[in-house]
Amino acid sequence: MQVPDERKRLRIIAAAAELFAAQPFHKVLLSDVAEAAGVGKGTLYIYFKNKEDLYLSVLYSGFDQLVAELQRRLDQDRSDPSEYLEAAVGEIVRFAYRNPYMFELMRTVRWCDVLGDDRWKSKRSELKGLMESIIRRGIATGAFCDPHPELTARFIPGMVRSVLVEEPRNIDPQTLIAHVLRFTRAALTQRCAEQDS
Amino acid sequence: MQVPDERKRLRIIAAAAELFAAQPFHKVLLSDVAEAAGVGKGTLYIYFKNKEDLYLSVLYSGFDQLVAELQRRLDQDRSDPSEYLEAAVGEIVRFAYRNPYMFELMRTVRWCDVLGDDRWKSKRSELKGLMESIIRRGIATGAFCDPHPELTARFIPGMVRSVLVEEPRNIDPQTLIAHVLRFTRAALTQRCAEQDS
Amino acid sequence: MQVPDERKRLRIIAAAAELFAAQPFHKVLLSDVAEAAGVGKGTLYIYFKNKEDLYLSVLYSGFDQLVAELQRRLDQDRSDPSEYLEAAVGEIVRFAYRNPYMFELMRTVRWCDVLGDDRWKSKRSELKGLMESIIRRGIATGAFCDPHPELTARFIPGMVRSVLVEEPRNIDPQTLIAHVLRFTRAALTQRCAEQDS
Amino acid sequence: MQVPDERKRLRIIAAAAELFAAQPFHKVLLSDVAEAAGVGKGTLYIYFKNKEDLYLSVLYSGFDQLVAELQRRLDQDRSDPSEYLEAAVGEIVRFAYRNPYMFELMRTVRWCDVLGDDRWKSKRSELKGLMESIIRRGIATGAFCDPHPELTARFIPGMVRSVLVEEPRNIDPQTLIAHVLRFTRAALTQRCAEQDS
DNA sequence: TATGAATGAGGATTCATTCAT
DNA sequence: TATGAATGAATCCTCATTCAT
Repeated sequence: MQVPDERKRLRIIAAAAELFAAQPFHKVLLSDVAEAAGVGKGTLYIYFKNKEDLYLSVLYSGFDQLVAELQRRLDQDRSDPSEYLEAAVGEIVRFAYRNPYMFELMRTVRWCDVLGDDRWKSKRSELKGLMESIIRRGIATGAFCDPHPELTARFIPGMVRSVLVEEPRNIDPQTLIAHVLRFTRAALTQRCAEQDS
Repeated sequence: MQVPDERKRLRIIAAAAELFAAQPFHKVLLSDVAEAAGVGKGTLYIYFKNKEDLYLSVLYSGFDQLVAELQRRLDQDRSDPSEYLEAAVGEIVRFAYRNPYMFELMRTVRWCDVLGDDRWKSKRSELKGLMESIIRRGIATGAFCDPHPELTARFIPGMVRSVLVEEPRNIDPQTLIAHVLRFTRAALTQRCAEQDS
Repeated sequence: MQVPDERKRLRIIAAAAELFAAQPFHKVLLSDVAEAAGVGKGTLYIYFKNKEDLYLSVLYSGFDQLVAELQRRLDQDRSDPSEYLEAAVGEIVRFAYRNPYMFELMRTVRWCDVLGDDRWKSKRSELKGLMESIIRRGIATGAFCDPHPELTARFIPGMVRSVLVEEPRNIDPQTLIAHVLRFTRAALTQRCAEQDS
Repeated sequence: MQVPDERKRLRIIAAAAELFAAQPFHKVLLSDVAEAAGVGKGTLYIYFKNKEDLYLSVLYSGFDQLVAELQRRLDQDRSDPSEYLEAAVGEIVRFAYRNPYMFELMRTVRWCDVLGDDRWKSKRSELKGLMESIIRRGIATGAFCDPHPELTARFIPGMVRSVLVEEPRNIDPQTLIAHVLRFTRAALTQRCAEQDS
């Protein structure tokens, strides 16, 4: 599989993302994907091994984007862990609102879909690692206190996800950001002594 | 749909739940479901309209169970909203660990899958309503403070879900319960004045 | 793959034989085979693994028939090896004229078609073994003399085949039988001393 | 079709012959042919009309070679019809051993493959005519006697073919030549009075 | 009610062929 | 002339669904 035109590959991914987000896998026809991408059906097979590979590639592309955007945002120097946190939550929510198709797809990944695909493990742990490092940095500076940063790292995108299950999305992103931050800050600034029943 | 043998219907649902949780919809063969349930392929069509109806029935059956278990637990009289909360979180986590297949299925519902099915709206709002009422009760007694109980009601199962994406499940349920409660209590017992940027 | 109706299996084989003999493999559509056999397309896959398996099954069925007919004919007690030979040649030629489709198929088998299919080796060697045993019996009685019965066993069907390449078949079977016998008898009754340049 | 580079055309034919002999027509990919010939896929269409034309061209090229080699051999003056015969059989067998791919291809031609192609009739009759003329010359000189030279002309390559169906080829060419000659001479030197039932 | 053999609509995939370069 | 990326017609095969028993 040669990849002579990266531009075309991205066009296909974008078209597929929209379709895969709007319908279950088995209702998405490759002929529709091809048409939406403005390429021939056979062209899909130049860039992707098969339908499942296309689906997974779309998925990974989404995680790549999100992680890249988060990373870019966090690379701006910030001394305050709380500001880091706010930036991260804001980035995730904005990504979700800007890429509703992609986010719906990412939200509903099932481990059985990605079982056996090596790309998955790294993508997933990249995102988790990013969030976790923010929390750990806060703990190191004494700003945060958290007995289980690895769980907290999951909770944050998990809260965003939980709200975006609803269709149509009648919650305003600012409110969502504020509420997630309210939860997270309250928990992270609690004194550790108080924690765990 | 009143059917002759409710026992058989449940056997089919249980078999289907396991298969639907372990593989994407399009890889689950009705012949496998029939075999796993110990019935003939044609029998499935006596109890369910078609494959999608079976899938949704499995899903709704899961929500029914969870809601029923929650309801039963909360019907025990408790004066303290905080105890209610603890009971609810405990129930959700225990359900997830007792019914991993079903929970995986419920975790990954996509709105496009249930679009147009009336049962969905009621199931979903039952669960959400249950959680929300607990919070509102706490607000009414002055124990809790929450500017967006409808978001919080989603956050709680959302946090549980976010952790159970991982396979294998190497987090112990007690830790998960404690951490979710830590988050929720911290946020709900914060004074409202502090909230929202 | 269950085989509940052997009758149907044979109907499919017969229909497929005609089509496979009249067109190259890749021009035979399974939908045509299904229609010709009076069954649904899916039914083919109950009885045969795939298109190639159907093709090979047709082929083997042909060899089975020919060997069975030869065997039946030779089971009639004959003391004279020459009569055995005549019977065998007659049977082969008559088979070829009675089953032109099947014979065309058998005539054009290529070893690459059957490579890796275990059924092939046994079928092929059955036919060869039958012919060879006739010759060896003649040698044993002193009626025949042949330095290479294993080659002669191939020559006989080979001569028949060589003539039936032509389309249309304007050679009368009796003439063909007589000419093959003329060749074979002349060679086999030659004194061995004369043989080999 | 006069083409610019006859050398390239022959490279393609040689590459295609090997592939067509090793696999059934529908499993031979033109991209494989192109790669094996060291040319681009589009180049094939400069030299051949389409896949089938390439296949037939390969086939006819084989017949052309064999006929040309036979003709060259027979053009050497020989008075003895028996020597002619020996030369022809030797030439055919040696060709088969020298060009196993091509011979396998020629061996398995099916009339449905060449139906409607005018080149076929002439090729086929050239070879047949050559063999037949040898026999008729022998009859004219009184050395041979044959009631059906047109059948005998087919039998000779037919016997060679019948042995080479086997894979791997464990028969030594000298033995094959000797045995074919043994058959042919025995039949042709029989007195005609004895022939035909 | 229960079954599973039969069906055929539907869709993924292949690959001969084209054509812009 | 030579190429190989792009194409989409063509077709194998799957599997949800039906229905005679």
